[in-house]
Amino acid sequence: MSNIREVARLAEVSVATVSRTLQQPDLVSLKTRNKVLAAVKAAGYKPNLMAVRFRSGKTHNLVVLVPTVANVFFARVISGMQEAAHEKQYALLLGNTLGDDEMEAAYARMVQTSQADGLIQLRAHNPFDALQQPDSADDNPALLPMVNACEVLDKAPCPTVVLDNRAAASAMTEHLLALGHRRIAMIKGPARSPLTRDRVAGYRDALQAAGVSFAAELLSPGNFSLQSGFDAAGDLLALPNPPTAIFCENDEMAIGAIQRIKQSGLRVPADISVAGFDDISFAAFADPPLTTIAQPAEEFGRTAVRLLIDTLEGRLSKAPKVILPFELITRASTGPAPAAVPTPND
Amino acid sequence: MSNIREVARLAEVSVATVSRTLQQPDLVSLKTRNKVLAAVKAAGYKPNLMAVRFRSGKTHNLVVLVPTVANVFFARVISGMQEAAHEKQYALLLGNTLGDDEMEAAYARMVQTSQADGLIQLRAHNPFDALQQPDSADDNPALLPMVNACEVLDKAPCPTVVLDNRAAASAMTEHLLALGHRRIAMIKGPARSPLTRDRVAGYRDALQAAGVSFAAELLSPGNFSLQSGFDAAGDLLALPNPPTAIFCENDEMAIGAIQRIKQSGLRVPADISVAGFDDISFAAFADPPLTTIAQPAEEFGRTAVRLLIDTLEGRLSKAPKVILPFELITRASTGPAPAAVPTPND
DNA sequence: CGGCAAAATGTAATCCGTTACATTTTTTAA
DNA sequence: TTAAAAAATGTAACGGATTACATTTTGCCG
Repeated sequence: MSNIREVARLAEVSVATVSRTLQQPDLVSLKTRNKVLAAVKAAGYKPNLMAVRFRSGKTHNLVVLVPTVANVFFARVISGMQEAAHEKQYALLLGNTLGDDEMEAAYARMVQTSQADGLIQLRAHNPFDALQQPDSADDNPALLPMVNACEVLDKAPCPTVVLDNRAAASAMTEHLLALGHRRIAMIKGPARSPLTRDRVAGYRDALQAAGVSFAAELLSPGNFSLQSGFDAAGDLLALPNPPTAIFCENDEMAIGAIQRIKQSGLRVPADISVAGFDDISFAAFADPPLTTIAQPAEEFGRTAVRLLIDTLEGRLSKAPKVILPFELITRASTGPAPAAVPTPND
Repeated sequence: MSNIREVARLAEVSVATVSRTLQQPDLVSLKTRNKVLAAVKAAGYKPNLMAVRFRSGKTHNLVVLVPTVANVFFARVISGMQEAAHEKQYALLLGNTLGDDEMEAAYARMVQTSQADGLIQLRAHNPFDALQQPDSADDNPALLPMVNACEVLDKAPCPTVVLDNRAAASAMTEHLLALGHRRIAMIKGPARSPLTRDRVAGYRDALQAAGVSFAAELLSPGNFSLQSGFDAAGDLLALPNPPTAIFCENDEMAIGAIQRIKQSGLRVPADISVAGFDDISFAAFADPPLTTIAQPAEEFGRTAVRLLIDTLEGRLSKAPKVILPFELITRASTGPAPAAVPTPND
């Protein structure tokens, strides 16, 4: 591959002139500029970006830490990131971490070794924790080159992008309460997750406001997979006094739950209502179509990338906390509470 | 950030000794080694990988061109890539191209400008086409630093990883024929795609082998989305003589089709059988669970990455064509052909 | 035409780690 | 003990683009 010296030789100018022709053309006379551009073309010259970045110390790469790309919601978030990153001439380095702290630390190290300028974390965990911190002895407590989105740390040392999960869960619970449901179960995510904690809080807010007492046995743990929704629903159906509605913390679990309920010979929503969260594309094509909370997934990605770039390029002094809107989408999977729940027959 | 010279100063040795301590420790005496390692720790030294890579000319980055990450199948493929790449210390740069040639070319340019060493393309299109070719005036017709997987070019100038789509489609069609179906429709992908062409060919192979004549009106175009499956199924149901089975080129379209069929008041599989392709996680949780062709999605990704790294590191002389196995998964969405198809009533 | 400012161009340092080659130190064998 | 071989360490060039600073050329006015 030809380099800048080759071009300089061809154009019979210095390397500085070639560089200027490409970076600040107005500093170069028209005649020289043409000569240089011709040489560039003749040599098929493409600046070696490794060299440029090495010198500038900026890689224009962003690491994305995602628990799993195989999750439809995260896939949409990443789509949005990609869009915003491409627009600003940044590239995304994908880190599929499977929620593993070690793996996250490995990717975070890419920032410290100048393989990437910054990092976006979609999970409530600081991947720099285990690593030696960037010199915090600095004057200001320096924002980490990081943005935390979707599921965020309570005290994130960086900008965050979230949904008001508590309000969203509350809204969905209210929707079910308004339909007459009193025994409303929730299939939640991993207990430690702040996201789950907030959604459970919203659920309890709404119950309390309606004067319905909280029943611990109606809180069933899942892991956001179809199978876990299926299993959790089975547990709930096996209760002595099963729920008339199940609110799942994501659409996958809701679809799994619906499948399980149908296998018990019960109908959705006639016997049991089911609600989801996320509004993934499959939600509208579920049977019955799923009532859910729509999240602006792509917007999460776009916003996170923009905030990160603003941070990196020093346009932020304080870490903003952006809250994105949700929307309750009412479809056919939720309906009026039945007078009494038939006994499952499987 | 401290650099190697700083460490050398602290350890009172030369930079070469520091470098050797980290790269080839056996060339350095134990005493010096310890001194250097202590200095490394004291300085919090992390080699600047940009510098390393600039000098070596290898970025250890791979670009992945994917039509859309929001597709469940591709998401799994990417998961597999990630796994293999991480294992070999490579990073993945994600290029969500939306099937746009311009966008692909933009990402391909990253290889030419030394931002990435190679590229994996999941679509049948050579992204380097529009670009100035790497000097092919070379001695051998030099393999492109690329691997083409999933949907491959007929004459790919690089290693490829594919499924025998023709055989798979044929197998599924045979399955439907064996159930007594004679009017078997296919919801296919975009006409230009080799993948679609092969699957249609397999479908026709099986029909012909069974002595069933091919009917053009039973070939309905889709674009791999849920909605397109829904719409295409609607068109098929509206035919004067609708099919008794629909074979969809992916699971999303199959799920969309099932939904449309149910809305017409018909039952799956009692009135119409539906089959998919890919075996995404939602397939097993569809209602009814979907008969489909399982593809080793993660293995596609892993194999593609390994082949690419082998290519880049010069371990391949010829471009291999790897064919991965498929498996017919029989679930409840396909069943015996009905005596006669009831008229849809919507 | 002299003289000065402005514009254009050139020179060389710089970013940081690696490594060929040179030099010094240690070990080994005679 | 000494020469030669082996091991350890050091010096400096290198990769490619950018850019501060130096130098040359051009343009303009008196």
